[in-house]
Amino acid sequence: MTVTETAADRLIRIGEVARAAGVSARAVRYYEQQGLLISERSPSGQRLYRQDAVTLVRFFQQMYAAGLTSRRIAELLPCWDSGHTDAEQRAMLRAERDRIQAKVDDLQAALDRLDEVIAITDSHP
Amino acid sequence: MTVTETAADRLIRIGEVARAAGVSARAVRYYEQQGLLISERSPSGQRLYRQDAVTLVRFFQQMYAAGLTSRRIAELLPCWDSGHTDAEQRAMLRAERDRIQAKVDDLQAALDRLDEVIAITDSHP
DNA sequence: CTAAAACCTGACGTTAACGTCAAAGGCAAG
DNA sequence: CTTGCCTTTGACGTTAACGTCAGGTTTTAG
Repeated sequence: MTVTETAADRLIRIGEVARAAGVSARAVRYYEQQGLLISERSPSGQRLYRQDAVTLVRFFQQMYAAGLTSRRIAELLPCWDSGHTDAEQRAMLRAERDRIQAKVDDLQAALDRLDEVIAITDSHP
Repeated sequence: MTVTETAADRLIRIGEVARAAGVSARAVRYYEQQGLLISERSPSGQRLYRQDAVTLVRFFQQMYAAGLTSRRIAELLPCWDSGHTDAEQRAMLRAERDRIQAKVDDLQAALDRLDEVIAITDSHP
């Protein structure tokens, strides 16, 4: 069907991925080393990524921010790609969900304590 | 007024503080080294803490969980002890509050993404 | 053609809150 | 007295996601 290259087929180099996703090139190489990204190589050896690598990197950042490790993300990636999961993956998904929820609760409690002090000190000119 | 020692005056050793607060003795020494705790010393050199050290340690754990560093906690401790703050401390309080709030939002977003996948995979037997 | 900008691999550096081990002293029970 | 648990200081180890530097190749702009 695609006789000529379409825009969706355009491969981009590491710098463009990094800029578009707001991370460093070093980070992108690290993700690839951790098995989170795959790339083709140009004849000279430069990494070439598909456009959706940018979306992926943003997703990794979100998961990192939520406390998941590279390993965990790699183990759960198939869940997003294929939409299919085995029992082990479902257990991991729920475990991470529960952990994050607990963390949200902890942060909320800390937030309340800070707000409490802020309220008190604001009433003390 | 206090002719004899009251229960509130009882000094406890590091192990009791650690157990009561659910941390290691190593952690308690670390907090003291960071200027978060003060202790008297027995004639033989053992640390002796006041009872409220347990409450303090629990508080430190909560702040650590919220992403504050030892340094920040030390800088803000007077706000709790005295209830008084200067401009710099009020700015730090608000900055930490905002940072934690942003983190809560990030976590919530990640939580939503996980729940999304969980919902999909649960409907795929 | 040439200089700047971007890329490569490899490898050591960073950070924070502890963990862990070593070697030794202290303290109550029996 | 000695067994056993607790404590001391000091110092090196851990972890994860990169930062940073070195030394060399490639691509691009003019």
